Amino acid sequence: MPKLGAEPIRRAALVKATIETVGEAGSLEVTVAQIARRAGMSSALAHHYFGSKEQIFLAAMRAILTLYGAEVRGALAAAERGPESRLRAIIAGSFSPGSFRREAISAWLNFYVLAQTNREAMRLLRVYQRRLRSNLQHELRPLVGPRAEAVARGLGAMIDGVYIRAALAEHAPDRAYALEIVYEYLNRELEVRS
Amino acid sequence: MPKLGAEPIRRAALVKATIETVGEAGSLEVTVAQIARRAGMSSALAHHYFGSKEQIFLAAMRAILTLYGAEVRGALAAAERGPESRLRAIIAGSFSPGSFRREAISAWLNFYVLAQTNREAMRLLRVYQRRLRSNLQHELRPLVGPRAEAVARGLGAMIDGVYIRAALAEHAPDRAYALEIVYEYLNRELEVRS
DNA sequence: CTTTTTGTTGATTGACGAGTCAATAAACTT
DNA sequence: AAGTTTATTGACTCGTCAATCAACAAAAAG
Repeated sequence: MPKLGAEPIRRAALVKATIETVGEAGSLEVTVAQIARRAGMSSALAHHYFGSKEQIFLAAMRAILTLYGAEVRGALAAAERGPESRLRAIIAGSFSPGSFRREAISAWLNFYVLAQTNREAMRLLRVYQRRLRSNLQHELRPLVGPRAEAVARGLGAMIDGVYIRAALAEHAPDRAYALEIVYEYLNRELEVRS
Repeated sequence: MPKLGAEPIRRAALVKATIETVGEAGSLEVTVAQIARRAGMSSALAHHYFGSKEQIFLAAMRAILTLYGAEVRGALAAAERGPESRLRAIIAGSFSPGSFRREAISAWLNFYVLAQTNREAMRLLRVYQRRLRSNLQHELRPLVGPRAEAVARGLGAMIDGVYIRAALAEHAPDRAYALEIVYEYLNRELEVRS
């Protein structure tokens, strides 16, 4: 049965299965066997490729953050020029359907928890936070000048807050609703240039 | 050795120890034995009083939410009259030192995760969310009229976001800094009554 | 075609942890 | 004083799960 060049395929399948399994379970307390089964292989093979459960989780987390980064970059590329459009693109990109969906959100929340115990998870999360903040600040400066830093912090916190609430909502995550909340804040901040 | 009337004391000690243990570990993956040891008793006794680990967690969660509610109520009682003062009191109360401290924040985050799997945890969290939102809305209505609902949502999300970020910060939670972020938003919203 | 490399798994190990239980002891009741 | 209730724990059971390993299979290299 061994098809050659299986490694990257298997790894990807495991990462995908990890996000799905963690997302569905709403918890990191899932077994390697569960993940492996969902990915269509034995748990031994999962260990063979990743070495440990911890590494599987970290790979899944990297995938989520990479996807998130790609979506923001994509939205930014498609945005009209001008800081306000770009700003709104960053925010809209943060709620792209790829990232802002049940399993991914739940996985996200769980990886936040993982970061409390795991150095590498913490590092990854901080990279994401720093990048988001610097992106926001860069576009905000021409719009709100010295308040850029404060507003960027506020937007960052709010995005996280909207995510966490989506994880807990009974209904499916609602992109339009999420954007409404964040834009409400942004609109007020931009109004001040009276 | 048995002192009579030990039950409430033991229960309280276990609840306290649970918050501390979960907060320190940054995870729900703590053993009943760890909690019980910290509370100065055997794990068998913890099971005797609570029946299961799940019940211990739920009791701890109730304690956190009760404390939170008490602090908001306290801040509200001490506030000057007038909706804006009361509004600021609710927010400041949300970051009272009792609730806004390392272990409690970390425990809070972990209970969010628990709510994804556990009905009762979910229920408790929703009660808190609804109460907060209704409190905020009530004070907001005279200030921003029809926007009250949207602003209340925004503030709620932001408070959660600030909490989650505090859980991840390297330094100790900074009450003043947290308030600054939330007030920044509130100030803009209140400015609009031009 | 035989040796090496790559892919794959069933079975096993070893640790750990939730929950139970029987036993002990000190209080309260009658 | 005998019986009952409350407090308390050490020892044990039973299940679960991460990680390992030996073995098998197929492709690639020589």
